[in-house]
Amino acid sequence: MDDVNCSERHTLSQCTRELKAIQDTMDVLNGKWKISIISDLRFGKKRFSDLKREVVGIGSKMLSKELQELEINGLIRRNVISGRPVIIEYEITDYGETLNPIIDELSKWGKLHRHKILGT
Amino acid sequence: MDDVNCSERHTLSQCTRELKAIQDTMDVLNGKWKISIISDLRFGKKRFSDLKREVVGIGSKMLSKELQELEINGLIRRNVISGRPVIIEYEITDYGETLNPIIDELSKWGKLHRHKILGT
DNA sequence: GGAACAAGTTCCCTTTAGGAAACAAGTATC
DNA sequence: GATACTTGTTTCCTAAAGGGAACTTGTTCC
Repeated sequence: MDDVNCSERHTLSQCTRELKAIQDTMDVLNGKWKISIISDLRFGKKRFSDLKREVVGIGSKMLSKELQELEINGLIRRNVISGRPVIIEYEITDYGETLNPIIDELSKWGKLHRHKILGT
Repeated sequence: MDDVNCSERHTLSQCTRELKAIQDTMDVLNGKWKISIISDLRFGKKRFSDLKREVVGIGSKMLSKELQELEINGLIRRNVISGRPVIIEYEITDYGETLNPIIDELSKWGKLHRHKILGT
């Protein structure tokens, strides 16, 4: 990928396939809280109330909704641990772990950006 | 980062700093079209009409707005090339290039996800 | 002079996202 | 039996995002 141009050395279909892939990822991760939730779950299994405390600012409705969508996409797993006060734990699936490189890069860039804006 | 937990081996402030960095990145990249526009610009300099054609589905208003926001954040540059029919070219800045690792990972994952959903 | 293109801008409207608060079901505790 | 806790769900509402079409300004082409 040197100095190529979308309309020259790449066919348009190659180019749009690239954009489509990126768009697919963004669709899966859409919503204000999904990435925060996944990032938080990378630190370990969490219960609903843990997440609600740690993902600062989220409300029950949004947390519930985002968790459902993440589960549908196979990124997290909802474990019902039957006991006296049935405990529910959320954890990242192996598939969800494949997002790690993205999240690491997002985190890295966020720190870089902060330095650029605040520091010289 | 083995089996640590946000509320145990990491301080809460470490944990939220991580989440904050990620959130900062997402804020800069928010909007339906920003990543598509940057990705398209990675293939070379583009004019307004090029982008409008290649970023399938975007309208003038949104393209204009997203380009402005990207420029404000220093990710792209707007070059006015004075000539008979003044040409305006958009290109990624060096700072914008620092997003490449993120975009590459987003693209990779999108393709992986497509295979997972369609293939076995 | 009329049509066309480039690069937007403006106006108006619809859709979606998101938040607050109340409610619910099951259990446990006092 | 009343209260509280957990894990949500439901309802209602507002703000923000996004889209479409028309308009603009300057230029060139016929």
